[in-house]
Amino acid sequence: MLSSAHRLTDGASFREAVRSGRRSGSRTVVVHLASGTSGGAAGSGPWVGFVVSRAVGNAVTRNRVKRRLRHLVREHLSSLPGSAVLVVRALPASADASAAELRTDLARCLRRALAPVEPEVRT
RNA sequence: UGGGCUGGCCGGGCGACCGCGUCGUUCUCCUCGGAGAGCGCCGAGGAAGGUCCGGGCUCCACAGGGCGAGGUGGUGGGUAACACCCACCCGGGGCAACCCGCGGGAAAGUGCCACAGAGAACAGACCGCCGCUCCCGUUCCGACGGGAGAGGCAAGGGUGAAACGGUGGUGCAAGAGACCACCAGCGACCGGGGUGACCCGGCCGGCUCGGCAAACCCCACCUGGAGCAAGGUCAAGAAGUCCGGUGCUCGCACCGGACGCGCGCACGUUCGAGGGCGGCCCGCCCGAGUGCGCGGGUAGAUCGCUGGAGGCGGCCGGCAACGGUCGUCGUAGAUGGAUGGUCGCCACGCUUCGGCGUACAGAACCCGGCCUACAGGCCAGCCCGUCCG
Repeated sequence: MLSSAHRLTDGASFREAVRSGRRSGSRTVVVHLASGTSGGAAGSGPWVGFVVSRAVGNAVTRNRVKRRLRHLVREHLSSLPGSAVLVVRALPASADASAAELRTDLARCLRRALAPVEPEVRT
């Protein structure tokens, strides 16, 4: 599990990450990654938050999805910059997804969000 | 052994590794405010759900009277309290165990009763039954049949959820509680039983009365307001402090809000503004400041925060709900909100024999209930049958 030190705990940071962060989506989750320039003291992060709406399911389903994501994000903490603010938004399809599916979707989204910005012109 | 009724209980189990939260403990760092690491204990439900009732707790309020508003509704008990529970009564269903019931009043008043039907609440006459008058026909001169008219009747048919008691008789032109007997029902009285709802028996009366009160209404009883974002404490600040947002040169600027200060306007200090007494009125009390400009926005730390109408067992009282007493147990306290991942074995259900799945569903101050959802399973008691003895 993700320890409480890395949890995103205020609504403002959520809004900032979702609005201004880089976005990458999949069938089950959408990832918003911001550099965290206006956050608190840099270096003690990264901070991670989760958004699981009622569209995903009832309280039991939402809790399960959130706990699985919180566990999976832990593997990626070391690859994130210390000032990063990450918000993982769960889509309705995540309710029926297995833990392995969530794992691959999250890894792919994070890899795309972290990739350096380069023109993807292929011929 | 087949079918049924009722009550209670469980709601996956064991284990390994890596993680998460509270608490405890041992260390380490430290700006002495704290921070981190290791180890150990514990870590969602029978409904945690819907938020429909009732309480505890907290703050505010607490002369009284009238009117209104909301709730409850057979009787007696239980309880902190209830709209809950238990026992009983009444009505209905079932061979029975047992189940069902928004169970006060329709003879205080108002209102409504669709469709069908002639008529639906001061009922009514379609078919029909009955005699009388007139006309026509037949005639074995006793009458009979048909038509028309003015009447009588409500027994039979038909409509309906419901048609103003039922059966038998007397009576009559035909009929009718018009009268009589019995029965049902209503009401008064008397006797008996029960704390009571009510029940049993007797006698008399007039002969007969529809339903809806979850339509208004009437009667009896009950009811202060807000809610843990309740509320307490601490920190900071005397014209600012705190919180939030935006921007960048990253500690400043601008914008917005809460509290406080200040400003303007209005009313007012015993000729009383304004406020309180759940709503309105009367009345009473407080009272020197109050209201508007003012649209909304935001949420520091900590306590409250879990030991309570508590669980389990024995004994006693009680038909029971429950109460009393003794012993014993220690079992979540988060605040963007702690339960996840990878596996092994077993149980159960599907299976294309590879496997897949395991219901309903997540505490948020705490209890007692109600209602709703729920795969599968266990236990006990009772009723009706069948077979054997």
